[in-house]
Amino acid sequence: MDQIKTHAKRLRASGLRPTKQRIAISKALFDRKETFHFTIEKLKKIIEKGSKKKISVATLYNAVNVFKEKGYIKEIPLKGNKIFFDTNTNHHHHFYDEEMSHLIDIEDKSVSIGNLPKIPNGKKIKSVEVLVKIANIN
Amino acid sequence: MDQIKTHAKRLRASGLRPTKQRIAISKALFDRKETFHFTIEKLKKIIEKGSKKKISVATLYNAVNVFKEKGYIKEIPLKGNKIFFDTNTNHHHHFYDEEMSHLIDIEDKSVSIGNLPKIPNGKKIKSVEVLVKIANIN
DNA sequence: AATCTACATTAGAATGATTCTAATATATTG
DNA sequence: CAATATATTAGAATCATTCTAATGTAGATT
Repeated sequence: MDQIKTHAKRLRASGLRPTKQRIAISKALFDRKETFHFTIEKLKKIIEKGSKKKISVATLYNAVNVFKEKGYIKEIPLKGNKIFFDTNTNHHHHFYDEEMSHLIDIEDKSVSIGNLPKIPNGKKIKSVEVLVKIANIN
Repeated sequence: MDQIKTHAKRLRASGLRPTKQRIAISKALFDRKETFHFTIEKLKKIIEKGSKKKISVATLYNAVNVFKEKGYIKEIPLKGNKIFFDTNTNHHHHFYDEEMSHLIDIEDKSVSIGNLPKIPNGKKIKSVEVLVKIANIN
């Protein structure tokens, strides 16, 4: 219940009203030991299981997008029809098991990239993302 | 017109019938000096401009997907609503200008990656992809 | 605490890329 | 040229995401 205050505080600090839905989403996303990866669909299931009440997908999209804007979460650059989000906002990379649609974090310090070519004129680097696709042996 | 024979030959060698549409798509994709990046929408415009005839999107999706299966082209792992393809099938990486939806190849040898962490048990690496997002320097 | 108002939530419609359907056309084989 | 397996097609279906506009609610103002 202290957590709820913390979530409300952060929302207010971002200029967002701490509504029931946003608190519920914050709890689902951040009241856990480990960061995690999710889609809107998965988040909906978690929330609805937790509270026994329905939540609109529009609300989930709104909340998740504003949480992303405010830097609470990050979108994971992954091709595919569904958007994946990550509550780990540190710079890091991913293993991706396509068969399982399962992501595993790779700490930034575990990867070193060298020898990037010259950046095109007038452009600057925004991010460098490494995706290591994995599959079952065999 | 020698090119057409070459395209037909490759199609046959892959067990695909060299239809008018597949030849037209092959010409649009491969009869050029440089490899390039495309979406279905872009390819449709190129083909229809070239021949003055309409081509069904279903045909384009069918052909492009089978071309991908046969290894003539690769899909570019890029999040977003549209799928990008690349006629450069060598292992390489990309600069991506999100504002412009524009891709630039980075040769594989221009990037070196070190210190990848242990791969999860029972899994093997399928690919390592580096995406460098760039933006205008204001 | 009642009122006000800006911001949030909602169900369902709209959108847009991709895939599916099943009817028609075409390439290949004999 | 006939037979048949494979391709093409228009348009419908699907699916994730966004939009719409009506209703609800938080926080400020009295």
